Amino acid sequence: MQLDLKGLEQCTTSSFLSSSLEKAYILLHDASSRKKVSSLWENCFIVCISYINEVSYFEIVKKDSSTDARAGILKTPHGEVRTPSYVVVGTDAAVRCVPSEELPHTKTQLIIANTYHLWRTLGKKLETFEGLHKRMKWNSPLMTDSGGFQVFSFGFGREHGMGKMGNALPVRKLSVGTGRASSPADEAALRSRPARPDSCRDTKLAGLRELPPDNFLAGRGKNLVRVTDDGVYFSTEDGEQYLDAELSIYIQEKLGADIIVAFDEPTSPLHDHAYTKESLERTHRWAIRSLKARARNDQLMYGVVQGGAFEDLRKESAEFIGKQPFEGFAIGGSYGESMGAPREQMLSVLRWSVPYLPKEKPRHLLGIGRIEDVFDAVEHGMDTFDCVIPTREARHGSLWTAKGRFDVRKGSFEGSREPIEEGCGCIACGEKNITRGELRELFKSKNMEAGHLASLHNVYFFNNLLERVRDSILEGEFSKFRDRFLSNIHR
RNA sequence: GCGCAGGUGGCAGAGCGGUCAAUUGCAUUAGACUGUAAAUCUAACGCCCAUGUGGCUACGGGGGUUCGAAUCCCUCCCUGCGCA
Repeated sequence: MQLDLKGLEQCTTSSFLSSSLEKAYILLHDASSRKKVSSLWENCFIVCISYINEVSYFEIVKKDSSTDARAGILKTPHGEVRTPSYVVVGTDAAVRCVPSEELPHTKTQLIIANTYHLWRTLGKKLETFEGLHKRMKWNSPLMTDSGGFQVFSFGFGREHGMGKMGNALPVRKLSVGTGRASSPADEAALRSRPARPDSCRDTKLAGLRELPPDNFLAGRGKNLVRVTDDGVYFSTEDGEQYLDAELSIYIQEKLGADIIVAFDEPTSPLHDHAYTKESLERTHRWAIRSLKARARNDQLMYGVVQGGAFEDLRKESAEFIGKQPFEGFAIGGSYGESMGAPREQMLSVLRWSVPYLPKEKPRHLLGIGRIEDVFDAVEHGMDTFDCVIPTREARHGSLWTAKGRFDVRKGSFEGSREPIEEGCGCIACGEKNITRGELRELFKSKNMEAGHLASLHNVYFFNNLLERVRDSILEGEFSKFRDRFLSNIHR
């Protein structure tokens, strides 16, 4: 393959962008020539590749005729993901309660781990980290979230008890969620504080060490996050830890997942328009910075749409983010009922945002994943969605079936000889042939096996559901399948 | 038989003169969980009306002291341990 690298290097970035897309495309897909390219240019190429209309890493196989649902194939260095697909959450580089060798039996295709938590636990070890795939013994597609969600969950979300037991709602008087500021004056003072010491900027993992189990979280309700335009300060037992777009991307590159996410600040439907707009503009600046911070070219980066519960802001955000050279797009700040938003709000968010996202690129819905939500998301053109529900609720005794969810710990299941779900192909139902009565006993005796079996079932259930959704799209029967499935769910 | 220690709500176990319908844990019941502060959390848990700084019955049985007893005294019953 003949390539005029010299010529490329002489042109300016803007002319390069406009005139050399094809060459860039070739370069990116030719390993031997890629090595010849300096890292400076490499960044540039990554920007270029995303402008190319023909997206090579995502193929839409079939579009639904009556909805925006689509079935596709997402290609990553560690294999393909057939979409729509559930993304199983493995925050700390492990799917809780499910050993990695059992994951293949759960139909899991893609796992998402968390930048913030791994940054905190690994600390300086990140410099020589062997990569998530190796660590997790998972040689299939992986994704990392940017840590942006923790900006919300440790900050505003924590302060207002959102998404947790639903106990702090409703919130009437809102602060703007900028950390410990208790008045506008305080807030201004906090924002004007220097972003971070330069030493921290130089050594990206400065100040980090391996941590004992987190105790700094003890106590509830305190906002542990201070957001500045530059980045975010997390209050930890080691003092404040600074995270920003550059560091998040740096960490995500060290972690080495196949898909990474731009650093963002989620807002809540409880935030007012003014703050949501301010935050959204910050998220947009962070998105650009995330793109510029890239040093690897073998990861897909998703930009995140925010905008809270406001139509104009969602559109503004989707339009802005949608134009950026990301390989995929995520919609963030979508909330279920527990986040203080009616269910319809999530639908609105999708309706407002999705039309502005490039059709040919993959779309991810962050943090959403109950049955009805999944159908809604697919119907509105989303390809992947991660959610904690299958694993968390499994550990808490809630089992998902096609007839709805039930709490296996209830007394009514004592001695029950019924399987978790008739005909289910998961290890718990199939190979181990566990009954509801046995599972209840395990939960009651606090046997670790309880969470394990329940997780195996729930993870399988959602992956299997999405497989059936995918098949229904391929067969042109999506709406029919959706209606039939939803009508069988008992409340 | 004597000595010692005990008998408290489904269980375990606090309380040892008023603020005790009684701490706490377990159990039970109900609810929650949506980019994992979570194998977790919240609530109810004597009975009755259910509006309450509401009524009633309760800390082995009976009796007593006291304005007032789960708490002090007497007595009976029961349990455990030790000694005969």
